Amino acid sequence: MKSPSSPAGEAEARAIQDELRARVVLDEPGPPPGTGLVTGVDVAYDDARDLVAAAAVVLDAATLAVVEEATAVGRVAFPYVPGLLAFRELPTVLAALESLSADPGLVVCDGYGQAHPRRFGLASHLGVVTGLAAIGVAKNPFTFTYEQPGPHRGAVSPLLDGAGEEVGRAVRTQDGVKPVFVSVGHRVSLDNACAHTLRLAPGFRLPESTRRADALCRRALREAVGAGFGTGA
DNA sequence: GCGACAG
DNA sequence: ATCTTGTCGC
Repeated sequence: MKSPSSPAGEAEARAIQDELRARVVLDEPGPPPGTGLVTGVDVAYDDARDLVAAAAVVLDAATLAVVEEATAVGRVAFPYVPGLLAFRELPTVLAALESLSADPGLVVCDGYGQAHPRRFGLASHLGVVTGLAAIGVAKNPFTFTYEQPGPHRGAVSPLLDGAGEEVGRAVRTQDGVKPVFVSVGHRVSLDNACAHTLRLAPGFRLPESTRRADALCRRALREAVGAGFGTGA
């Protein structure tokens, strides 16, 4: 039982990240934007009942039509700690992904990949554990800095860490709307990650993959609570 | 030492 | 993440 999926504490979780980080692949371009399948994943919480619901929504990358959906419900296994988000979200997300019959293709995560204090955010962790190509699209820049991209859709600017290294990009997906923060997870180049993000967000700030997964996991959580998942044995 | 900090 | 009314606008 090496590299346990549920670490006992924060120190162990960081040690797991440091160990798994060596397996991240950064020299593959990944699937060409607009081809094959793209899968969005997201989770919703009910802290009072200690429940977490995850959703995986598979889209046709060319048309953005929904190909397949899956959900999973479980118990929260780890608290929210900045930098350790994967340990909170991944167990349930993996359960949802495993119940898909389609090959997920490129996985789009709600959070970061390489833009992470130890270069091993949620998207990199998911990619290494599953072997799938993965990217992270986050709504906030976390501790990283960036210059405002141009005002129009498609404008980008580097997302920089404290040493001035580019760990991702701020990508303007809609005219005059706050950018999203894209970083590589596993087996995808940063250029392709940004291109995928733009294609996935033709009409809204966030990628359709993320929007669909967000709506689905919220619904799954409501239904789980309604069915009494938080109650007795 | 304290605060900030993806979701 | 989540708690939450009305309101502005296409």
